[in-house]
This record gives sequence, C-alpha cells and structure tokens, in this order.
Amino acid sequence: MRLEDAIQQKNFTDPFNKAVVNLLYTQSYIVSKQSCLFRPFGLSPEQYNVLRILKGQSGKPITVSSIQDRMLNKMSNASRLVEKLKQKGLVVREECPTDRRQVDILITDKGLEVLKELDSSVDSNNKKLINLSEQEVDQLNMLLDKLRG
Amino acid sequence: MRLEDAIQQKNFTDPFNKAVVNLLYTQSYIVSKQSCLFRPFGLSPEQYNVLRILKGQSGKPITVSSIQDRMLNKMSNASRLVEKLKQKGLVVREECPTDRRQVDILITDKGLEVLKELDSSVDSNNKKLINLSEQEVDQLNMLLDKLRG
DNA sequence: TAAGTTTATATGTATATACATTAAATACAA
DNA sequence: TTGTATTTAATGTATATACATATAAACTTA
Repeated sequence: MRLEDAIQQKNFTDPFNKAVVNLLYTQSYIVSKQSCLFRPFGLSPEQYNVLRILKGQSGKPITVSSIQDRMLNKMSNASRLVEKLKQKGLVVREECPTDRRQVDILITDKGLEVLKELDSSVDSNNKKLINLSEQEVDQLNMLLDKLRG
Repeated sequence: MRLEDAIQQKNFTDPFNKAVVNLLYTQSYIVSKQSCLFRPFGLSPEQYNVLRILKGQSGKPITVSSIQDRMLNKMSNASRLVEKLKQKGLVVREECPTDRRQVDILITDKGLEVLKELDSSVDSNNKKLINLSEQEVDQLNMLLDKLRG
C-alpha cells in the first residue's frame, strides 16, 4: 500500500522526505506486528534484541556499554533493560575482573530457552511481514545499508 | 555501512530477518538525527508529525481519531499528544457540532509559524540523512510501499 | 422509545525512552 | 604520587508509549 494512501497525505516535498516518513511508518508497522509474539514472554522488542545479542556472544560475557552500542535503539537505557531481564532470570550480572567499573552480562539457560521458543516464530513472522521477493529484499537491505552513509 | 558492522552481528538467518532488523535500526538512526531539530521547539517527532497533519488540512478541522489513524506510530496516544500541543498554544480544540463525542482539532497561527521555521531545515536535513541517489530513493520508497502488503 | 451496542475521547497505570546527573573506578599528566 | 580528567554504570526525572478501562454520546433494534 502506498504511503500516501496509508497516512492519507497527498504528496511529499521530495522523495527523500517521503523516504524518511516511509521508514518511520514501516518501523511502526513492524513493531506492532511483532509485539504479539513477545507479549506472552513479557518481553519488549528491545529486550528480545538484547537477548539475541547475548546469545550471539555464545558464552562470552559482554559489558553493559557494549550492549548499548549494539542495541537497535541507541537512546534506550541498557542498564535498566538488563535489570529487567535479570529480574526475569534471563541474564546474570558479574563484576568484570579486569575493570571493576564494568559489569559483565551473560544469558542464562532460561534466557536461551526463551529464545529457543521465540526464534522460529519470530523468523517465520518476519518472513510474512516482508512482502517482497528474495531479490527485492536483498535490494532493500543494500539500500538501507547505503542510505545511512 | 553494513548493518552487520553497525551492530556487530556476523550474520542473519535470512535476508528477511536482516531486513526487519535493518528497518528498526534505520528508524533509530533517523529519529536520533532528527531530534536535535525539534528540541529547540520542545516538540517530539510525533508531535511534529501531528502538526504536519493539521497543516495538511489547510484549515479544515480534523477529529482526534482521524489524527490517530494518520499518525506514524499507531500505538501512541493522539488525545494526550493533542493536549500537549494545546498547552503549547499550537492547536485548539473545538467541540464537533454534528457529533458531540468528537473533538475537532485545528492548528493555530503559532503552530503554523513553528512549522514554517522547522520545515525547511527538516527537509534539507532529511535529504542529508538519506545518502542515496534520486533513482535509489525512488526504488526504496517503492520497496517500502510494497513490503507492507 | 428503552435497552443494549458501538463509537469517540479521556484517563489510569505500568513500563519505556530521553536526557541529565551522580558515583565509583581507572587513566593520565604534572 | 597527587590531582584532574575520563570512563562505566546506575539513578533521577520528565515525558512518551502501550494497553486497559471509563465515560459520554450516538446508533441499533426490538
């Protein structure tokens, strides 16, 4: 569906402006379609993302600031987010032995289990969300990677 | 910059999954680059968007629920957002004459002035944000419009 | 027209985000 | 080594978001 129809705006000053609005609108589309998957586990999209980051570490600890760097939403608060995950027993915090300022974060077995339950449904859901051919989605990824400079 | 490098993730299960993460990440990139423009006016991105919707009405009133339909973030709260804009003197609320449940919203002269000051810098900023050629940005818009189905 | 249903908006509440500040540990330079 | 600056994480605070519920008006239909 054309963005112009979706938000009932007749035209944009130029295609760059349309692209900005289009990206904001499409993100909202994705988040709203994803939230129902996370809900049963009491996770927000960004909490799920942090669990994925930790899983990607395959056992290696990672500091709070490294998590922050790799989060999708740069403005959100890794420290408090990790605290929420800890309260749910999905991660543990350990004092970093080489630098006592830092805090090492590790995913727990329970955290890995939650991901195991979620990942396949998230993957198939994402495929359904992106109504494009293989070729088109590759093109989209290429354009997104390029546009950020 | 490739998403894989930006968030230090080696690979994705498939290009559709990468596209989802890529869209979330790109939205965050845009919002963080835009926020400094809105800040001096005390506006959030969505508040700015609502002002744009109202300006697009060119004087015609629009109800709260119609604003909600046309907002970029479908989950946000049009009623409270309009209240914030009203407190800043940028919009007025009027009881709808034909249906007393509804509330007509109109942008004020002050609201139009704020937009006048913002629009050109937002437009040029957006152009800078999207590091693509005219042809590429058209392609991106086409793909985004298509992917939502 | 009365009773139940739907719609439009507002409000309550918990959590998340944005941004500033604090506190502690470390790095570094005089 | 001492004082200053920087880094890391946590915390404070205001606002925004997400979602449920409430309230009032309008519609529906028996």
